[in-house]
Amino acid sequence: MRLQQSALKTPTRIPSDPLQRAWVALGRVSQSVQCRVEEALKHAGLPELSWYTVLWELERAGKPLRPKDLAIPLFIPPYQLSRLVDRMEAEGLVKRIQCKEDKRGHMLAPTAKGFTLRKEMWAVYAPAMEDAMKRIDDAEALKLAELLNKLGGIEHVNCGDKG
Amino acid sequence: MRLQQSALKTPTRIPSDPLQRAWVALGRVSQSVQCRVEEALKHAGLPELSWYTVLWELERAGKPLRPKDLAIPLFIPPYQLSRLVDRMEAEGLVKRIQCKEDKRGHMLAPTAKGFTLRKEMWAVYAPAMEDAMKRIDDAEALKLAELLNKLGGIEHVNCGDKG
DNA sequence: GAGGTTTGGTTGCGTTTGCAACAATCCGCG
DNA sequence: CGCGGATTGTTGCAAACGCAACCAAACCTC
Repeated sequence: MRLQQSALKTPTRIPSDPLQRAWVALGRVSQSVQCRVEEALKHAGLPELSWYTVLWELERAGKPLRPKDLAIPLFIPPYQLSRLVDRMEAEGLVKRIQCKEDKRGHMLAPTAKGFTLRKEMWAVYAPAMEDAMKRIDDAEALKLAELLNKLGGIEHVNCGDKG
Repeated sequence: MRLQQSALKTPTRIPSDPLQRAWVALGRVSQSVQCRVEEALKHAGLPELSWYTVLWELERAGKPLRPKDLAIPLFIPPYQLSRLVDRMEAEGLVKRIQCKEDKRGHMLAPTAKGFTLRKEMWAVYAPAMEDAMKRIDDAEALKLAELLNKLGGIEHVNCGDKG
């Protein structure tokens, strides 16, 4: 009796070539593009993107947020946020506010200085982003976003003023 | 005389909404997908992806490589590669070979153990990649890869056996 | 309302990163 | 040849990360 081919030669399931291509491109391109923007910020003497994102999320929410409500959308583990906030608080960019309803935690709110810094960063971030992405046009960007969101199952958020 | 509008109201150039969407999606999705694969490797008690990539590039090249020839395609700074190789060498996965032509540097080659490990990793990596990417089909993956490559201007490489 | 579990958040500690300085070699040019 | 500059790769040190342990308050159950 013949052995079934499928049962024999599948020691590991191998992603199709298109999937592999997409995977590789995703890793490389996102890294490359991200780096370019980080570089622009650093070159301007500004903090890294994660600081921006914290400030932006707080500003966008329009009200103080619990750390956990930031950690989820930022996709970073709580201990990382905790220390990020330590640093930002030390620079006077955000403040931890005693939380009445739940005495374990606290609320995070941007300070005036934090607000200002976010704007300064956006002034560098926005053009850098545009520059890093200039090789595709709007229609392509839309299609790209659509495919990525399908891949990741994540909904839309924007990232700065007048978006 | 009237001032030109364009000269007046462009304190910062703002990326179009499609561009912003693509940017955000790129960051979030790549991180999410990457994490899932790293997690699978860690869960299997295997080293992180960068180790795989070093081993794979060496194996793919089919001959010993100079560190700089690895650092470029891996898109990591030389000092990072230097330490990565330190660790991998300490585990007996690669070896540094004295280089005749250029006594500053050396060649990197995988050991038998390194070769074996790469295969073990691929057995976990491949299904994890497939799983992380399963929400899009081949046609979409191809389109995605195409758009990403246009965005980043990077050519195709695959990432494992029988690709 | 006492005791166990879950949740929210921080921290100690070892590892990894990033930068800038460094060493060693190679290359080009007078 | 001999010297100045470029290339290749490493390293000391400070900052950041990742894990697991931890604390404290909240919640849940009896």
